[in-house]
Formats: sequence, C-alpha cells, structure tokens
Amino acid sequence: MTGRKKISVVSTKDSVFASAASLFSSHGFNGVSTEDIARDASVNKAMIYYHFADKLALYRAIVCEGLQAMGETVGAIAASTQTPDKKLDAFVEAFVRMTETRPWMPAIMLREIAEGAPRLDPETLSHMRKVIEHFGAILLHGHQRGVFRAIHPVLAYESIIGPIIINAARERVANQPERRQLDMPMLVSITHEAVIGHMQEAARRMLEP
Amino acid sequence: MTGRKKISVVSTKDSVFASAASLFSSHGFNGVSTEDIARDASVNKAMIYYHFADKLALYRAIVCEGLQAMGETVGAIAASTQTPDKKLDAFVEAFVRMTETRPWMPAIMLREIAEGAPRLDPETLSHMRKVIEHFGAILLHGHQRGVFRAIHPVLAYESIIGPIIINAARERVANQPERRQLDMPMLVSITHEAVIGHMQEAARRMLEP
DNA sequence: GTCTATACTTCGATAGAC
DNA sequence: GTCTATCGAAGTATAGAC
Repeated sequence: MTGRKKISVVSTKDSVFASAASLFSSHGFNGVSTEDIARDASVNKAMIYYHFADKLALYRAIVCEGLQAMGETVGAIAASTQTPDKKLDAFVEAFVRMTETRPWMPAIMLREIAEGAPRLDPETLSHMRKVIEHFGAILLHGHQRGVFRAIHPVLAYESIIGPIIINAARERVANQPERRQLDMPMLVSITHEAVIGHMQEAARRMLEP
Repeated sequence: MTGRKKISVVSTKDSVFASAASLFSSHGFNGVSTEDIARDASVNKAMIYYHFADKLALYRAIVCEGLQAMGETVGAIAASTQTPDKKLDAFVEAFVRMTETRPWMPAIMLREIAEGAPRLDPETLSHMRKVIEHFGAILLHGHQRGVFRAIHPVLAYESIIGPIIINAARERVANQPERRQLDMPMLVSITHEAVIGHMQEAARRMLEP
C-alpha cells in the first residue's frame, strides 16, 4: 500500500488501451492516428510510446488479448463433459458474449479477415488457430457420437461465427446516434438473446445428420 | 474508326479502376496511396485525378458498380417465377459468382460493415438496400407459400451472405503465394461448388418450417 | 510518469508544360 | 491525354526538460 500515486481508478495504460481498441474498431489500423488515441484517452501522445513500443505493438496487444480470451473460453467448452449439442450451444453463446465484453473485437476481426491478418504476430495467430481447433474438436465429438453430420470444419466455423460477428459489427455502428437518421434495414436493433437463439437453432439444423 | 490513339485493349481509366479495386480490397481505403495505385496500374499518378475527382470518388465508383450489379441480379431472381426454394438456391449461387466476377468485393464489403459505410454516397447505399429488400421479398414469398418459417430477415440475410463473403475473403489471401508458408486451418482451399452446395443446404435447413 | 517541441516521412492534390 | 515538379497537410516517433 505504499506509494499510491494515482486517485483515478484506471491507469493511463488502460486508458490508452481502451481508447485505441474503440478507435481501431471503428476506423481500422490505418484510419487512426496516435494523436486520435491520445486525445480520446485524455493522455499525452508521448505516453503511448512510454507504455507501448509503437502503434503496431499497441494494436497487437489489443487483438492478442481478445483472441487469447476466446481461445481459452472455447477450449474450456471443448474440454467439458457436456453433450456435443450443449457444447455447440455454449460455443454460440460464448461468441455472442464476447461481442458484449469486448465490443471492439467483431469489427477488428472482420478487417483482419479482409486483409489476411498480415499484422498479427505468431503468438496472436496461434490463439486464433486454437479457437478453430477447439471448435473442430466439438464437431468431431458430435460426429463420432453420430449426432452431427460430416461437414467441412472451416465452412461450419465460418457459418456460425460469420453471422455473429457481422451482426455485432453492424449493430455497433447502427447504435451510433449520428447514424440514426438513415432508416436502413441494416440499422435495426436485434437483442443478443435473439441472436443467440437464432444461431443456436441455425447451427443445430446445419449439423443435423 | 477515325483517330484510334491506343493499341492497348484497356483504357487507362480501366487500368486505374482495376488496380484500385484490387489494392483497396487487400489493404483498405486508408492502406492504399494514390502512388500505389498509379504504380500498380503502370500509369502516372496525375492520371488518376484526370479520370476521377479524387481518391474517394475512385473508391466510391468501385463499390457502387459492384453493389449495383448485385442489386440487379438479386432483383431479377426475386422477380422471377421460380419457386421460393429455387430462388433461394439462385440467391446463394449469385452471391458466390459475384466473388468470382468481382473478387475485390468481399473484403471491401467486410470493411464497410466494420466501419458502418461512412464513406458511401446515397446512390451506393440505395443499391445496398435494394439487395436486402429483394432478399426480403424472396423470404416473404416463401413464408406466404408456407415453405419458409418466420424468421428475422436481417438475421437470415447475414446468416447466408456472411459465411460466403468471409470465406471468399479468407480464400483470396490464402491463395497468395507468400502466405502459403504458415499452415493454418484458415488457409485451406475450398472449391466454389462446395461453398455453393454447403450454403444452399444450410439456407434450406435454416428456413425449413 | 508526464509534457513540449520538433525531426522526419508520407500522402493527397494541383499547377503547368507538352 | 500525359508527365514533372512541387506545395501543404498529416502522421510516426523521439529527444529532452520537468
């Protein structure tokens, strides 16, 4: 308890991380300047370079943290003793919950897919791979039990996480006040419970033998 | 036949368009400079500004052309006299064919979703809206005939086009020679026929009453 | 840990000759 | 239609005082 320097509950490093995550999510890596981040975090620009090696290291830290968490969550589901159907439901719900706890991730993931993840370091790529591998294990478990049909694991993976992250990214910008003017079908709001229910049902139907 | 100035089959304007489409697709609007485009098109940088008002106008022309074509294709399917099931199959196939005829579109669409399309002009947005509306008409047709269950049209739309464009974007970078080294599950190649078959089946199962 | 000032680079865009 | 040269703005990063 000695030497408490700050009253504020969040450190500058956390402020930078939070602002950068939000801005990178909205505008992409190249659409955000270090000045934008400093302004949003109410922090001096030089502080970014005190806490992170450079802009790229900051970006990587954000993506790595998110994918690591996803890898652990999906790994726990795959390793559990539930039935394949329950695992599938849990996988869908976990992905939707991730869009709540880390709302910056969906848009970032979409951009990484679009670009082929050229910026990600090996550690982050390994977390990304683990998510797919654990999902594949769930698929295999169900197939061996005869409750899932044979299916290409990558197509199945994309068919489940694709709609979830696209819907989350779409809804995130739809909820921005300045966009409320345009009444587009793309701007409707859908509850997360509805998304979970829809995707669990769609996934179950897709995998039924 | 008077005054033919050029031997080359493609005009400079088309070269600029093609190079810009490919580069924007790979690196995003902010990830590409006008110099990059000029170099790739083997054209002087000033020529870009002769044919297009500015970088943004060039980008918009590319997105607008692609979405207009999609809107017309889906509109024709919705207006046809086929059964709802056949329309659904045709919709899936049309989307996959679009990823072949305009391979730059999937990644661009993913980024536009991630950003909430802040760069698109009203005309382009209207083409985008038409695609969804025509898809919604197919859904309604099937529901009225009792062959599709009630379902949120936006969720259904995202559930079909999401996996298609994500798979196309993923495969596009997977096929780049310099990425072949990393053996990731994300780098497998899947034939378009397999994608069409999978998504037609998944869509049919999703919409079955 | 925090801030100011600045060096260095890249990029979008245009003027003007041919 | 094509090209060279260049201006001005914006962005990354660091040096160094406090």
